[in-house]
Amino acid sequence: MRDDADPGGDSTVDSIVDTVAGAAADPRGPADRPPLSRERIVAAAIAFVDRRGLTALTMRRLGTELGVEAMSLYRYVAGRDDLLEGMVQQMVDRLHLDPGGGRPGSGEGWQAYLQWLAHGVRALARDHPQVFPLIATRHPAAPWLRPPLRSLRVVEDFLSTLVARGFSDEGAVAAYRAFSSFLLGHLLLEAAMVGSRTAPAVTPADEGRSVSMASREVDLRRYPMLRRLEERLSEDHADAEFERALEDLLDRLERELDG
Amino acid sequence: MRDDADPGGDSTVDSIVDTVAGAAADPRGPADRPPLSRERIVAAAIAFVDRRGLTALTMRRLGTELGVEAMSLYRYVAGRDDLLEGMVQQMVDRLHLDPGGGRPGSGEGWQAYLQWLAHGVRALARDHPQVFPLIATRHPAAPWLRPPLRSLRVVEDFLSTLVARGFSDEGAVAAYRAFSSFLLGHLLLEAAMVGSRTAPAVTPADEGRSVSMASREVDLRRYPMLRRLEERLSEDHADAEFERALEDLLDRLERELDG
DNA sequence: ACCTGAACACCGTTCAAGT
DNA sequence: ACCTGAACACCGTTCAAGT
Repeated sequence: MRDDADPGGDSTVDSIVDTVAGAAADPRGPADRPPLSRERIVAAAIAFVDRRGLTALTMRRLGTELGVEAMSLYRYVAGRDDLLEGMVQQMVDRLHLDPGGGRPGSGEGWQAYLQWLAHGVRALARDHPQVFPLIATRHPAAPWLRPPLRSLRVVEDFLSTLVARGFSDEGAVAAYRAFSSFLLGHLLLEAAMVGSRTAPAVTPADEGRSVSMASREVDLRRYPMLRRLEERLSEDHADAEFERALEDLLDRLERELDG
Repeated sequence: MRDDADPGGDSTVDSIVDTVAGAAADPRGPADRPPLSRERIVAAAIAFVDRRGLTALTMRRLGTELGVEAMSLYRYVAGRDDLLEGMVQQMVDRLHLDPGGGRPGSGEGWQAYLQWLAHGVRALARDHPQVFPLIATRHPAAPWLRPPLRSLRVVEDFLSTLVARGFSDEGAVAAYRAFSSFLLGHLLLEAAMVGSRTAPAVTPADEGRSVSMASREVDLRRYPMLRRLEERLSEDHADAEFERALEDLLDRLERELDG
């Protein structure tokens, strides 16, 4: 359970070197260490979790990552919880930051809009599989605002786009719920699959069954159907499955809109 | 962010009383403190999380809850991580523990079986909304075994039941994926809704906009559609929505089976 | 204005020692 | 056999103090 292959607590040494030799001794120059800011701290936290996982994220480790003592972070974030919240917000904010990224105009239908939005959120989940569960799991600020669209701006956009395209108020809300629950389920599973890179190889060997409690190896002997379908179950058709399930959802919404 | 309204660290006092006055001084008698066991520890952890939330679960607190020092727990669980895994397993194991609970026999179709299973998992999520995210989020032991059916036995049962009812191998695997992603998305949203009991009341008041960074109050002034749909969005039709979405899924699976 | 040292109250975990 | 005391290396967070 040790997740710390860190090259020792030499932040103190770094500080001494900086003090003695001056900033010019840093081969990367001062441009590499712009002044602290909430945005920079949150971005560093996201990058850190991408590399080392959520449980490894610590105020102290993030501090040394930024070349600063952990205490300095408290000028910009109210605490670890606020930091996590900031990460969720910055992730979700990236959704609309590229309106040139193919965002359908008002000439196209709501289906094109939902396709665009779904793929945008999926890109977030795939780029940051270790961060995504945070989006899905933390309580929303507004109790009625369900994940994974944790941004008021995005939800506002979602609802007004659908209403402008012919949905009733009721239909838009129903569509929002169906859409977000669909996305949440799918992307959480995808992220979990990626997260299991450290998985132990399945050993169909026969070293006796003296395993009492440790050794979480998978023993398929008692599960014939799993053994039979193992290969099929491990196939990864995430892309195709996502497209198909998304189309099914859009079809269903369309039927409800017409009917 | 203080979640500790605990009545002080008086476990030491308890120990002294026990030692001085003997076990008979405990008004509840010794039957209240059966010997430690992995099962009992895990059950206590689930109950603890139900009451105080996942972040409050600590080896030390769980120890004092059981009238024991934290170090004693390490005889039965390999560490905090193993404890969490145990909680997931014990939760999932409760699914099949009541076969008299209406489990459809082989006379009934696969639809009845999936209905039964879906409602069983949903009951787990509703009874333990604070624990459920654990089931959904932790990596599965087998990389290809997706949540939320974190039990090999349950997945084996799922697949063999569907194959026995006419599904092809391929169809059963596809149904398993669609079903688990549906359940995961829906139940995680439901659990998150319940988890936001501490939500701040929406204050549509007008105290000036001098809020700079703190004060996570929801300000709907910039989001007209959210304001318009707020009431509708906060309506809770979880039961009806679940039934409807489940039926949609079953219909879809049926179409794929026939087609 | 921005960062840090030192301190506090907690953690998970190990292990020799008690009974 | 089962539990504990004491210790270790970490946490998050506060605050007076440095520059």
